[in-house]
Amino acid sequence: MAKQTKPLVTLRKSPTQARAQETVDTILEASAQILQKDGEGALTTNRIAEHAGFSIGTLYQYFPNRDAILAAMASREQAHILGKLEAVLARLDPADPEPMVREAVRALLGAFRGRHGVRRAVILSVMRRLPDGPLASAGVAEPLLAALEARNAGRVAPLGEAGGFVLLRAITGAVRAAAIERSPLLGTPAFEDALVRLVMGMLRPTTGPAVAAAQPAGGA
Amino acid sequence: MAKQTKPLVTLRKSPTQARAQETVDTILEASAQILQKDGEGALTTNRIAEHAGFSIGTLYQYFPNRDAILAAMASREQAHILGKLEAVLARLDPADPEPMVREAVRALLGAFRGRHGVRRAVILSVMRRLPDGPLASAGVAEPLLAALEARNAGRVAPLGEAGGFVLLRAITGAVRAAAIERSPLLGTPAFEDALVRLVMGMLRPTTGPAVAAAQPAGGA
DNA sequence: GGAGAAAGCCGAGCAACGCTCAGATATTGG
DNA sequence: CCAATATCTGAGCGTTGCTCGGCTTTCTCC
Repeated sequence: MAKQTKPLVTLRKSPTQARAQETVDTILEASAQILQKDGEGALTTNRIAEHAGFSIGTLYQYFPNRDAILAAMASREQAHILGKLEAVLARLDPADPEPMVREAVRALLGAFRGRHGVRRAVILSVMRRLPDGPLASAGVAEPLLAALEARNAGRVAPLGEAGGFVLLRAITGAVRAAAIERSPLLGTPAFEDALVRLVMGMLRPTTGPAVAAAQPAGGA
Repeated sequence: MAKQTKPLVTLRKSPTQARAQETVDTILEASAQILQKDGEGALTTNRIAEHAGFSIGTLYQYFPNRDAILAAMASREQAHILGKLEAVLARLDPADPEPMVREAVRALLGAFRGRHGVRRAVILSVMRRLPDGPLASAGVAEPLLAALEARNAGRVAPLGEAGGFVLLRAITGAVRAAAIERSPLLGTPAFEDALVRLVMGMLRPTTGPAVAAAQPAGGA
């Protein structure tokens, strides 16, 4: 019964030679092209393999199942977004909330340009597998919120667990909805303004019943 | 080649006899039970038919494909939610925003109780088919927002197209996320408060560049 | 009540899918 | 050149979504 090093689980090999890494990239790119051109219904494993120029067996050497391909695409996209967000946030002062929020929103939106047909499917695939997606973005957003709160005590009302959850899901919900619905608003400044307003509105301290006499002039 | 009244499209029949209506209900209920017990992966058409006690052919007399079953469940759920929302909103005064918002939020949340395993799959199925889901809720929410704005000029900042879009998707995004992630927050008062705060914060008029000077830093 | 029409139900079986596995082919190091 | 390792191949298995010809139940009207 002496088990070998890779006996039962049949783990998918990770590409060691450069050639193999290229194969993986080719498969992911072929998937993206099929998604962009013919939608998720056309994304069959045989079609991916054919379009990538490999046999179906090759595909299954790197991906354990069809969903793993979408998961890999999602993972790459998320890493890209998180990188952008972190870069932007590192060089901004949390003591001045609005520009920081605006830059974060802008970075988030920047990652949603182009390849809409692909993103739609990728977003939906992320939502199918619970523990990834939302929590991954929480990894950047929660420290950000904490920093904002800590450095703005008094000017910013603490959110608490529920507030943070809602704020984070609200933003991603709005942006994802725009992407999934292919809304023409996605690229517009008005959309960015609205997102900033959403965040700032929730951060601003609540002043009891109403703010009646604040400023008659709104945003126009 | 004289065509009959129903020649090519093979539309699925709608149940005319009471027996058929029961069949449809039984199929939907069987689907819900399978979803709740074993998740979406187990929801195969043959299994649904078997669990409902009908043959697979019967199922396909009323539903053109597997997705239509989920769509029907979604449609029922949405109609239920919209009904509750309309009932609540009809008897409240738009000139007093916060209670109105709170009641709307509470009605929305009330519809998300129980049967979480079912709701998860139903929500995801709605998001797969663009033109329904989001726009259906817009049908209630947009009049509501318009009424709020019209009766509160000055106290409430106009949202505009982008603002309305973002606010609506933000709320549904937050609630759906809680459902999809099976967050324990879903039933709590803190969650309701956070949602109200999200909406009220966005309705409150923005005071130009920064809020810093609006309140002379009450505490801390 | 009975006969014909209409509505509803059945389930073997087909095309297409995701995926496996035994072996062919390429690459590397000596 | 050869052996060892990494990579690739594709026929084919089990399952799925779904169709279609025919059977059973219910309605309708005399």
